[in-house]
Amino acid sequence: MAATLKMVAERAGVSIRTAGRALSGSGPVRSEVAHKVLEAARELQYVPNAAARSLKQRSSRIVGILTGDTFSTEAGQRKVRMLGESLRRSGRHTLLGALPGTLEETRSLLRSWVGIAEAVIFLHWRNWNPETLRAIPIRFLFLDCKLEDERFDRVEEDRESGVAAAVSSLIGSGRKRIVRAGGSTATGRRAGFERAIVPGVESFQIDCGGLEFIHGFEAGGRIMELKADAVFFDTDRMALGFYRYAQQHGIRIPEDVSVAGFDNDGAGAFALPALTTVSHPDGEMVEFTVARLTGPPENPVKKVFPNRLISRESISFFKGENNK
Amino acid sequence: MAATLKMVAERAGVSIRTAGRALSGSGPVRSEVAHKVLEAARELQYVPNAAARSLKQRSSRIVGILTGDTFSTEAGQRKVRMLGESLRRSGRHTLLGALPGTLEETRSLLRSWVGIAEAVIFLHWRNWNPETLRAIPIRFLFLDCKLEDERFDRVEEDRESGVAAAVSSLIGSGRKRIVRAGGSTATGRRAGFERAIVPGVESFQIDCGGLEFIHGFEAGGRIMELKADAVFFDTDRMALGFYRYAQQHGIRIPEDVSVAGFDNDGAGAFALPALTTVSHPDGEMVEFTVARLTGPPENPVKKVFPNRLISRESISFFKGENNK
DNA sequence: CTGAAAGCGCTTACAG
DNA sequence: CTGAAAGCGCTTACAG
Repeated sequence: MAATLKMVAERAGVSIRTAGRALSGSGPVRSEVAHKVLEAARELQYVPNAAARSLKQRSSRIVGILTGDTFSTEAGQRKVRMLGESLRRSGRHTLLGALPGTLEETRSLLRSWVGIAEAVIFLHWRNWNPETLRAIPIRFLFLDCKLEDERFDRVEEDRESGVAAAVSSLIGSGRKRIVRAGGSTATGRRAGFERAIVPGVESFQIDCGGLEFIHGFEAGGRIMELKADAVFFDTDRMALGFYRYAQQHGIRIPEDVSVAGFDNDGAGAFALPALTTVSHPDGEMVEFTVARLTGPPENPVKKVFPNRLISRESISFFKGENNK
Repeated sequence: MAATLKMVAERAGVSIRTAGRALSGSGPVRSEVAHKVLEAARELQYVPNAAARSLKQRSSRIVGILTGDTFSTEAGQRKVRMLGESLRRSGRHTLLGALPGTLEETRSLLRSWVGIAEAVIFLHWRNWNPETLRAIPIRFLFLDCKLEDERFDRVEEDRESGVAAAVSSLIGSGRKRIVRAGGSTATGRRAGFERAIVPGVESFQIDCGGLEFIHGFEAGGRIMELKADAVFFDTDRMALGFYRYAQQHGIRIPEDVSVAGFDNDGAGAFALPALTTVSHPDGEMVEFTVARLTGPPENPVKKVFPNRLISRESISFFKGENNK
């Protein structure tokens, strides 16, 4: 049995309140009394019970993270890890939950967190429905959720500009037939791609049905049929899948086709050629989100952070006319 | 203000205990009374407080996961994610903590979890010290920690055999000069490598100073100086780093050098040639660990799961004499 | 089938 | 500087 504050107080011969004060330093205690209490606590190996403290203080210092499908990707896992570390630095614990399939299940999970988590950060929740959150006494923040609801704090990244920068870089290297090979539902990437296209450049967008290696690999044939001389992939995984297709079919990157990806996964930097990509502003987004937690929930803000283009060897700059 | 059980009871005109019974279904209630209570709860948007329940029941259904450095790797993050999902399926919540630098900080974190987490699963904790856990009233389980302490449940994977299988596969393809390129402290991998070596094969082990892409890349020169015709890398990341070195230096894989890695990272399957590797028995280990949680902590067990060799193109089988 | 009481282990006023 | 009381919001006996 774990020792309680009451047991410590009895052993030290003081009231429970005095014992509490001595242990938490939350009030004046004569130093010899404090000493007696600390001694008793040490002997009994006293550890305070966080559930009892949470109940009384109505604050648990626990923040939930609820991730969507993104938790299975390298970029998503990186955000979760950084959030956990940042929360810890701010003296909070992290309760981790993956968004289950249905909204009803999500609601049920959130209800079960009442009294445990004082705030929940949604990460990359795409299945937004305000009804899910109705009347749940928890503060909600949205990280990378593309949410248009003024009642909540929202931290976003400007994927559209990131994509546009990558595509502009492809065009700037002299390419004229550019393909975006994407997953199905990424509207920000679609808009960024379109924004970057300039007169004299032909552009195509194809749906690869997913964001994994295999989808980039399988799209290789369609991309080459379009006689593309440059491709932007929605993810680095897709781009590296295409690398394999290219190597198998004698297509040279970047001589024949320039390639850019998105996510700044670790493998891209060591592929040959090293993959040009777009990195996420993870650090800034995470720090900003955790900082918001400290402030009151009134006057929620929306903050957007820019992506950053990471130029590597998979785009051939300034080569002029190497279209086929 | 969130509604409490007391408020629901008053509104329904019953005692707090009857309201509790009706809402939790934990005892007999006349159906018309139950109906009144449910109605009141709905009107007040009642959500039970988990902290209060935990305090009274002395059980929180929350399990902590404490990860070491492994949480920054793809294979480690996969285990964390699968653990979270498995715990959820068993009706538990997941509290996530990264192992901080010092043992004192770890102990402090664990103390702050008392009353919140009823069990903690250590994942890949290499810095083991029993003193860290002393007198903390939480149940501890160890997943992939190589712990030799009979007082705890331990779930391990047999990396040694996995490495031996990969190295045997390299040898079976006719290779005669085999290098293990490793991080500094992986004794299981060292032993597995040695076990697989047979007469007539020359073997070397080199320390690359780390497990990342860059370490495999930078070790390329030393590996070729040894005139190796096969290399086992401690991680897939290292192996893919070596891929880049090989491509830059006109070394053909597997014709000139066969390669095997470890971890079954996603990128390896789509590298060219596809990387032979060793996969972790994540699913079985996680399910077993979570199942142990259900049983009593007495009679802890140690369970070891085998790795699995995943043979791909980076080993050239049955080619005979292609040593340089 | 229902209710009044006690208690989980703390902390927050309040009174000395 | 110290203590007796009340209470956070539930659930566990126990008594009707």
